[in-house]
Amino acid sequence: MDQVEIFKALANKARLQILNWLKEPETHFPDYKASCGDNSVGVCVGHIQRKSGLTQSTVSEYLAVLQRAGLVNATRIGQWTYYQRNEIAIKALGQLIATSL
Amino acid sequence: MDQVEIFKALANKARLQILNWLKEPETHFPDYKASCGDNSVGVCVGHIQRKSGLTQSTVSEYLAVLQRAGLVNATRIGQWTYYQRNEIAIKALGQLIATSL
DNA sequence: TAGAAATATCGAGAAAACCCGATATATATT
DNA sequence: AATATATATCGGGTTTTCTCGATATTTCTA
Repeated sequence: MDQVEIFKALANKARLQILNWLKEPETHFPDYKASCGDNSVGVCVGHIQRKSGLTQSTVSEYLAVLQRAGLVNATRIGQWTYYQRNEIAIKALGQLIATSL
Repeated sequence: MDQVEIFKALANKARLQILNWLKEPETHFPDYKASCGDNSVGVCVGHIQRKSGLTQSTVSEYLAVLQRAGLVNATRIGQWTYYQRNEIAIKALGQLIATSL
């Protein structure tokens, strides 16, 4: 768990936005269950991409950055990759900052 | 309080180090009270600079970055500028991450 | 098996961060 | 007033990040 890597991942408006959207998928991606294989392991890249307005490659890369930092988990199912927040890691980060920063 | 600016400030090994040193000045800067005007508003730039091994200009800039992010407070007294952690802001950040990230 | 759809990776130009040396500014001392 | 000390700012070379378009890979479907 590299602190610098985590903070780098968070040091970007779009990535913070994505992380925030993933808190409430049904709110921010109304049809996220209907349109890419009704599931419960997160939101697929395409939905995030369309909402963000960034290109597909950029969003794919940003999600990879968040994942490498441990802030989200990725699950590939068929042709889709679903991303969801890693709540445990995020909570741990809050703890770490409040106590050991 | 710009989140991105805060995370950018934290996304650097040397700055994290400095923030950590400032948690316990007497431990990390044994003579910080003796050699630059015995005071209680923090540690002067020179001490931080010597311990970090970075150049004076770099450390001055880094401290400014931390200050702009609200993570430290600066107090100029005479020819010295003393820096100390802004514990309130840091605690608030921990809260924010644990709840609203 | 050929084509379509979703995602990942590659290559690159622009912008920002890193970190330095040199110089400027502010304050203290003599 | 001249000099010394502490810090801040400036200019710039180097590295990293940002973000894109193009292409590759994987999986699904006809």
